[in-house]
Amino acid sequence: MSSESPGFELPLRLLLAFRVLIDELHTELGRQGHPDIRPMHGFVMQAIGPHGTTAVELGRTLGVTKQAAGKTIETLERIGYVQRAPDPHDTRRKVVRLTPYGLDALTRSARIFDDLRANWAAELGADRLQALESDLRKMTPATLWRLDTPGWFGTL
Amino acid sequence: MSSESPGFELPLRLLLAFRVLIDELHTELGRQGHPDIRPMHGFVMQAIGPHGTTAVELGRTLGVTKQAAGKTIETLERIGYVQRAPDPHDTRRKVVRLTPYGLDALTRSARIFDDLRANWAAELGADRLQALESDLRKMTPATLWRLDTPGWFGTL
DNA sequence: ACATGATAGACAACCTGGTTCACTATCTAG
DNA sequence: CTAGATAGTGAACCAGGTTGTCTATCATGT
Repeated sequence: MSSESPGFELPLRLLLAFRVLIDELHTELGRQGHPDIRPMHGFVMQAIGPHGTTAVELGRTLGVTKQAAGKTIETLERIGYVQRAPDPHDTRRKVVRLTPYGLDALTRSARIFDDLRANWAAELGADRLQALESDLRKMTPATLWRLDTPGWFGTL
Repeated sequence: MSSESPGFELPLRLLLAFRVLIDELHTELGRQGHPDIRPMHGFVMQAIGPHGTTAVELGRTLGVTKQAAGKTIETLERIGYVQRAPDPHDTRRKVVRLTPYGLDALTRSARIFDDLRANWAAELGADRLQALESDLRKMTPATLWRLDTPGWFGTL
């Protein structure tokens, strides 16, 4: 069975490929004025989105507890990527929004990811890359967002 | 640019695919008498290998400090997957070796990974899967082991 | 109008896996 | 046989996650 490649190579390559992309992203982000951002942060900011969220909502979309989401928001606030403001319609809620600096990081990330994808397309051929993406889509849940991801490798 | 798919989908799918495989592995491992093993553990045991290592060596191959490696070894020892024995040739060293239980986990993991890969082959077609693996190999470092991985997502 | 229940946020205590700094014991070379 | 490198360990700390508890504020049903 699998004389070609031992089964454990596949997951390892997937992880490695992810790492490579994320590392390149953050190297480039560092060059573009965002040296302190960490992988999770981009992740979380992506999940916050342009409209803003709350800790509870963010926790839900990220698949972590509201407390964990709250902590992450705190650090993100501390380094200037998000801001919290009370919701006038519901004084319990505090709406978390990206600051211009955070938005900048996000748009740069999007740009860089597009560039990285273009590099892959150049290296592999556009057709092969599309096949790869299509195959991955077939083997992964549609959700894309609810991946319970930040820190899952550590805790599970 | 990338009207097809936003650049950030690729890394996300890679991570998700990794997660799917690892989750399936551990569900199955749980069924086969290894309910307490966690993703890192299989990882680390794979890195320990059949000959055994030491904390320092393990740290090097894993890309973490010797102290971190030492802690992981401790937990692995506590749950019965590895054992430490003094090295007669160098009394400073303590050689870490897999126990039969640990070895069992490792061989079962290999088997399960092969099965999972076979599922992918059945789903995608053997040729597509080989293309995918080959493409990933092309885009990732050859090393395969020195991926600095356990916990990198949390800390970086 | 108001009591009851659900929800948002925050705090505390704890766990894991990682880090740095510091220290001891042992090996290895000059 | 001393000086320097190396193996292991311990302590203090950090990030991110968890559970459990508490308060404040909605939202609803009688």
